[in-house]
Amino acid sequence: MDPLKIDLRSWKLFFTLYKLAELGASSRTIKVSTEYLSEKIGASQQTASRHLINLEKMEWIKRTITPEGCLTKITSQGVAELKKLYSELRLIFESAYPPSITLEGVLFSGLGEGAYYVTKEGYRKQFMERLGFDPYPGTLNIKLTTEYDIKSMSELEAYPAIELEGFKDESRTFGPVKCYPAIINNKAKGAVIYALRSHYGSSVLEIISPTFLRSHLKLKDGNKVKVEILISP
Amino acid sequence: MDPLKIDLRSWKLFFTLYKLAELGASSRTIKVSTEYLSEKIGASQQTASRHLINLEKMEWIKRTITPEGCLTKITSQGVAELKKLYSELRLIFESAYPPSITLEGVLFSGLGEGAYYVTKEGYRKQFMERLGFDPYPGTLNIKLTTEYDIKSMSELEAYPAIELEGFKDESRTFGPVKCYPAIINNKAKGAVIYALRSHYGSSVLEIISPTFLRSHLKLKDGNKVKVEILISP
DNA sequence: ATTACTACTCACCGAGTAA
DNA sequence: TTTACTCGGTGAGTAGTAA
Repeated sequence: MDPLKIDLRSWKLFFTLYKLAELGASSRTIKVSTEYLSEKIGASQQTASRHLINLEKMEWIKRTITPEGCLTKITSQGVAELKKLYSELRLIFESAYPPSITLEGVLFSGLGEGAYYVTKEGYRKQFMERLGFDPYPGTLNIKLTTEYDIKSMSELEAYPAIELEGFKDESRTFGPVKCYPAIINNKAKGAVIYALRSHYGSSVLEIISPTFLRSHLKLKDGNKVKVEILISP
Repeated sequence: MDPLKIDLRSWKLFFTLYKLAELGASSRTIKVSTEYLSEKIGASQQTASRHLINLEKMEWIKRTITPEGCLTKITSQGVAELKKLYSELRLIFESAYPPSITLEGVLFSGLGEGAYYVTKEGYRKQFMERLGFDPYPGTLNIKLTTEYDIKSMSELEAYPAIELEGFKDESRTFGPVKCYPAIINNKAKGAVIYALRSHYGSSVLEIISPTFLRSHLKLKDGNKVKVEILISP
């Protein structure tokens, strides 16, 4: 059992952990019999017992068995797991924006202009500071095809972005750029950049990344690419 | 499948609902393929499909199937379910106090004084106003036996209570009283009352209720009684 | 590409019961 | 009373596949 990842398998256990928290076990040591717990989780005494055993194995609870029940307290690790769920829900409900939006489109070759802009020191420095990576000199161009994707992309404008300042060099001015951290094909980290005056219409995603994504993800023109855009909280 | 109660059975489905919310389906209609969702929930495409079908049956989501995936939105009912979990977690984490404390003790016969106090109009009126019920003229006395229960009860003092004012009648003064809503033996609604100057030590719970609990719960002296004390938020 | 059916497997739950 | 074992049935997940 992987103690680090909550998935469908451990999720049932997680429910029991949550119910223990409801009984106060996140802040105090509580006495709970397996029979009593079984009523709280809507299962049998045996299931409650097994859940406690497994929760202990995962180090989500600490337990002392007495003849009157188990003195039980959720460990800091267990509390952290619950807090993770709590913060995620807070993000969902307290923020007006969804935590992420996934778009899909088809890879195509741009005019190579992306590389020119990305390597400009004025932008590059900001990418490193604000996104935490040094972009590969080039961009991935994704053409959105369905109505849904285009509509979603246009909604994106209203969501808070990481904004890079424009600057001047000896020859010309460069405008401000908005970007959103993104995950490409569920694997690679990167960012969607959104030039305020783009030469593409609003149906193209331009993506930068610390690596050369075409080789890293084995992508070719015409491939479908999935982009999960993360909205900042 | 009971759409109103989340227990171990529907909890797995609930996990999928939660993941859909993470993808933004609580505020917008999102396009999600069963394959994509399956990655998010850590299960197979078939499982994702079945979960969507069941979520739809429970009216937690509304869905339109297209050849590119499902246009999916969480219904207000589904959002309400998620919010319930969220508020509960907020209570657990944002309040310094546990939502409830469960104590256990043994029923014994008091001196009948409880009845005298409870029926005093000065208290009775406040019980009705602040607790929402007219107390049966009599109290249930529970003697706490284990160290854990006595310790927990003493901690109770620090938690916020419903406070009833003292008053005077023609012959004497009656002191202020603290009380906590409580559930007795997982069934009956009532309240623990906690006279600031009690003639019992701190190892006795005095309980009032709208009904005659001894007959309602078929209790006799010496029976074990479980009292879940609810801490106000 | 999708969704979702039918099998089949297995993990999980609960009954019985020991300690 | 407790906790938690064994064991047997079944509900839930996956593979294969149709539409």
